[in-house]
Amino acid sequence: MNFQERKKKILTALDDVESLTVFELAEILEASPATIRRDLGDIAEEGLLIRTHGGAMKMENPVLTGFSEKSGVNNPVKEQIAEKAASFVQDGDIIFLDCGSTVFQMCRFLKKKSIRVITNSLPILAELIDVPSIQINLIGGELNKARKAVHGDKAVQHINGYHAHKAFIGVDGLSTENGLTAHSEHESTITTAFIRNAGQVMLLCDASKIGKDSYVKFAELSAIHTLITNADAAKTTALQQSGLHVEIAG
Amino acid sequence: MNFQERKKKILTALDDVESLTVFELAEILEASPATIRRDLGDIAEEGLLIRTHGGAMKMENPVLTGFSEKSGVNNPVKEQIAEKAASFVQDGDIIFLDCGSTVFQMCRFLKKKSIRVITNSLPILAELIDVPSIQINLIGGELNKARKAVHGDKAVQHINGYHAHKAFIGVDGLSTENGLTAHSEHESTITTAFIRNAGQVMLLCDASKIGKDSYVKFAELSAIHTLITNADAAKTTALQQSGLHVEIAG
DNA sequence: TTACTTTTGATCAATATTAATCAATTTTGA
DNA sequence: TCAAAATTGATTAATATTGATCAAAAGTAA
Repeated sequence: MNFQERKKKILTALDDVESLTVFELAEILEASPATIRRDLGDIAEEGLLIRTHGGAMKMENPVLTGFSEKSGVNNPVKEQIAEKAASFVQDGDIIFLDCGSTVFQMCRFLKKKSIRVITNSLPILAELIDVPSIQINLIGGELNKARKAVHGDKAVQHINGYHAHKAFIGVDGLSTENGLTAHSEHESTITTAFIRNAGQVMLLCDASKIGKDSYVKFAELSAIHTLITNADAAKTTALQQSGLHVEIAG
Repeated sequence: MNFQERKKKILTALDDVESLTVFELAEILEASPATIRRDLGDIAEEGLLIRTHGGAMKMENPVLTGFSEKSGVNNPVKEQIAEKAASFVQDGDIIFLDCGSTVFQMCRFLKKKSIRVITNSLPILAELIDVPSIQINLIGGELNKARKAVHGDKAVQHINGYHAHKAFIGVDGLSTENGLTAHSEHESTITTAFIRNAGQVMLLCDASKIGKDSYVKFAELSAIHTLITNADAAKTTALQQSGLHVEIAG
């Protein structure tokens, strides 16, 4: 049995019971306590259960309190980009936050600011709801449970009702030929709405996506004011020659 | 039993009572007073209870990290009303769910239905997001962190964009003279919007609120189609004579 | 205030749990 | 196919938890 299978079984087992010991789980999964401990550590890091001394406890609301986005928490590149992006946010700003994992990483660098955040991302909502200095405006519409974000026409209408100083967005691909591209149309319509209604558009994009193209072409390069990336000069010169302002993180 | 479990039990115990002594807790948790003291010290440090000489006191506004709508979970009356209310929901229904604690209790009785839920309540969102048969439409707008719900003009506009088969709402006061009354205007505008856009309006209201009036008068009795309550005939006859259909829970 | 009782915090020993390490095995990728 | 990487389980040293004990501190009543 592999980690994913065990993870599923552990979480299922915790649906029924309040808590389980390492040894109980070892017996249920027919694995050694050492493996269970490693698993529990990993799953707890994802925020889907609470690690206790000797076992694990069920998480009351795993969906909103713990997230797959945390998977990127130990990605130093995304973290650097996020920190650089957050440095452009000033007290008093009204900002749009998109629902990508790099944008999500900005949260921890925003907690000391006095700002208003407009977002369609539930992880961001959960992360910032406890910060008194941040006002949250939640974008309404159909909930996409897999992405833990709100999408659809209604959401676009909602965004159109606001103007923000800055929008922080992500993409799946970025190139001089095709501009901004995304995997899914649902997300690209939201991102397009953010672009349309923001004074400044900041694109957070790690080196791996530069020069790559994805499925939906949704915006020109000129729509972006600043690209924040970890890519080196070699990769960004072409973009800069197209008039894009590039900020290197790290 | 480990610290996490004891912590949960201690806080749950303090939901019901104003304060508890170290020895009472030691007996409840089957742990030594020394352990309880250590626990209380740690929990107090987190700001979730107030340490007293000899025990601990409930904290009025604990900084809840999750969205669990604890109040009312062990309230059998609210549970009965919620179960009765949920029995009116059929597969295929589109329903509005208000952000009160009794309405929240409906969630556990809705999990087996195939429905679409439109709500402004984050606890309801958190509770239902994992249910595959339930589509969620989140109402957008300004987030009220204290109430863990979305309010404001934008939210009302959002609701006006939809029509639901049924709306399940709560009130703070209900009387033949003043109709429906609420503590705050923010909530009453949302409730009014639900009433306006629903085919049937179901009001969930325990006996304690019947005959009482609150601050904001926001709807006539005639706006309600069905009152679901635990009140006995003596209290409801006047309402029934005003043409209200009453369902008794329990 | 003073004498008395209760509660607390510190320390300690017993026990349980964990993290780190390593060898064996399986999986992955060339 | 083979070599490299990842996963697993066993071992062991390090760490955490617990309850008991007791002196110090806090509360109580005269």
